[in-house]
Amino acid sequence: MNLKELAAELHLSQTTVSRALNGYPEVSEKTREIVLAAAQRFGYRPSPAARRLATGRAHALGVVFNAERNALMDPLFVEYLAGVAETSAKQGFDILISPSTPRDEITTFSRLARDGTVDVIILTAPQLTDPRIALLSELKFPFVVHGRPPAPAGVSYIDIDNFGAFQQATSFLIQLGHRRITLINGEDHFTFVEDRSRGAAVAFAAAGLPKDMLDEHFMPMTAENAHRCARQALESEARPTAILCGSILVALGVLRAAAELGLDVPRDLSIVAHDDEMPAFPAEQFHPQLTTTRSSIRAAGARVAEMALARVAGQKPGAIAEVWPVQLIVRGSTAAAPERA
Amino acid sequence: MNLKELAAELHLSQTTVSRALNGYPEVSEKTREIVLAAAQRFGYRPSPAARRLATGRAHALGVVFNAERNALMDPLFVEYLAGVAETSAKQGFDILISPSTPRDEITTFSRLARDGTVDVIILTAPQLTDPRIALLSELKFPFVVHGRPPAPAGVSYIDIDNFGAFQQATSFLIQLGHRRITLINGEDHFTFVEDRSRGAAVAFAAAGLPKDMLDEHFMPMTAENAHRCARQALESEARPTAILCGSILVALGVLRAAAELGLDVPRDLSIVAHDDEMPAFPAEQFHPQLTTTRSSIRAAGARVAEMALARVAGQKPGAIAEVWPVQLIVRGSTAAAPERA
DNA sequence: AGGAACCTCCAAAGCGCTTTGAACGTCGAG
DNA sequence: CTCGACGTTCAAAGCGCTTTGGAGGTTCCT
Repeated sequence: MNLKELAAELHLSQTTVSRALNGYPEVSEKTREIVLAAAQRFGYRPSPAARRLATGRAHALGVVFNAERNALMDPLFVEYLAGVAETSAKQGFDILISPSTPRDEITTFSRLARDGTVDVIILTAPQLTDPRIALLSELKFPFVVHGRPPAPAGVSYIDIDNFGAFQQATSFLIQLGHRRITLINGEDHFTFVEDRSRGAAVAFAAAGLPKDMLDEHFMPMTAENAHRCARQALESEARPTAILCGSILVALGVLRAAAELGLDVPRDLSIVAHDDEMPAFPAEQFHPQLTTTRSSIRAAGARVAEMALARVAGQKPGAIAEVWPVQLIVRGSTAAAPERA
Repeated sequence: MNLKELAAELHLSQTTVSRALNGYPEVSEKTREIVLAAAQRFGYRPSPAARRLATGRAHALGVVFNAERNALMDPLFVEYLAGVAETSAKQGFDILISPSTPRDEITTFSRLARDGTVDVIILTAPQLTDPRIALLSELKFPFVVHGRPPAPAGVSYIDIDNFGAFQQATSFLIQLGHRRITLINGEDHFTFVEDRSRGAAVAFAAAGLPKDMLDEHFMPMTAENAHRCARQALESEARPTAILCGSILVALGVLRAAAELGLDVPRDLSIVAHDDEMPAFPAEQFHPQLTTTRSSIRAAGARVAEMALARVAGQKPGAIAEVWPVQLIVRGSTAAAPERA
């Protein structure tokens, strides 16, 4: 059943019926009720395609996701998506997933922006120089960002306090007596990686420790990379007594390296990992249970979707800039530094 | 630039331009080339919304995903999605994600089917009695299934050989001398869970072993559940010498249980897990490296998307029914059964 | 030469909705 | 009693594309 038929059924014009349905004021309460009741009764549902064509709005939000193997984002992404879905579903917005490789990301974005298949784009994992943000800004296409944009002015975004998290975690380790600390961080072009790096550095500075006691490594955060990196560090002369991990996956690799070398966690080696709350891999299910800096990626997804919808509704870009606190949760993978050999 | 303008520019009618662009035969090669060149030059892109309205086809495929916490599907889902995205992107199809909880799944499906926002739906994790399949069949809405449908007749699907995988894995353990084996399986309303169960049972029967030596448990496949279940089994009188795991996540929980109880893997306990190839959690990154039955969920995603597109193109439902072989990969988590105490 | 049988191309009618501009009472003010 | 204002409703014009039913122009056979 379409609008025309419904209108005919009611002996009203399409105009009136459409207005009644969409809550416009130019229609009397009485007719509105009649129309609503009839729509309900006939199970009328407006055609999204027609509405889209007529209004130019897609009623959908776009999420671009990296279709290449990206072990870091992968398990996080679903949880994040679940958050996005949660709120967008409430508003009846569809979610359009656009696969893209880093190489043709820009093409994907401009296609999305021009095609009108989505009303707003959600950007994730901003980089220090991010062509995507530049592009969308220039096209004046609505978007919001999950993560700290390199130039936050005029950009709506939400981020977790990566700086604070790693400052806190590092300070905690220092207080436990750890001096040689290895930080296995992500790739250094991401803003969150830089923030974490700064957090750790500031903690060292605050403790009056020389900067070079912090042994920092940048790499894609896979278990495999982490394993390799951890082995190398743990077999070196100046063996670290603690390792800071950028994610639970990294911790997995580190744990394996420690086990292989016969090191006991936390006696010989302390581990702190950042935990985005992947339900599939809860930090407390590891052995030993992991001390973490915790934040909910799902909640972030939900919030960023809210922002996206607000943006569609006309909210100014840059209206929202939230940084969520991160909690340090001490579990069994950390202990006082071993006596110096 | 829209079709009308492009046509005007070329001094041709919209009809001809449209046909040239869409490869219809009623247009001479010469004009087609001219049109194509001009479209290219002006960067013309047809409006998806208009095309959708005119043709009634959305050029999109729908994937319903469980927005509730579902630790099993979560990390798999992205990898699966990546596969779907891979092939659908090639054909210019959009992917629409519809969140849904198990409770309102049916509503979600009928909405998708009626709205015309997608041309075909991909169904995952079919159950022994699956109302979704019934619904879509009745509505005559195109769909394809990932996993074995309860009633495969007239349904296009692709599945991995869950039966064979677990039969093989179980036989392998039996050959290693294991007699008391625990199988930590998924929830028993899924068809793949039943298949795996049958596989293990058949292996026992083939070896002439009594059925009750197989200690089988059904549960959502989370690390936590697995941990609880494994502890209980390992602390019991008739302690198993081997555990079959439905997923890598399950293995994680089992490993933890073993570590807590001071059991060495594989000396005291052998572990075989099914591995869907989550790049985030490679089986060889565990300690010890896991013996697995391996299949690529990403490849399956790619294939099921292909099927979906073929279905849109008019292929009959039921035209495809593939069951992919699963490979047993022996690594370090399995060994000969310990001497009987 | 006349007509059938193409080959190309076109005008116009949708697809189902929103939205503009106007018409039609009805009512209170002058 | 007339006029302007207001509250309701409507007809019709898009939105940008596809597609039906022809209309011209060629070619080919008889």
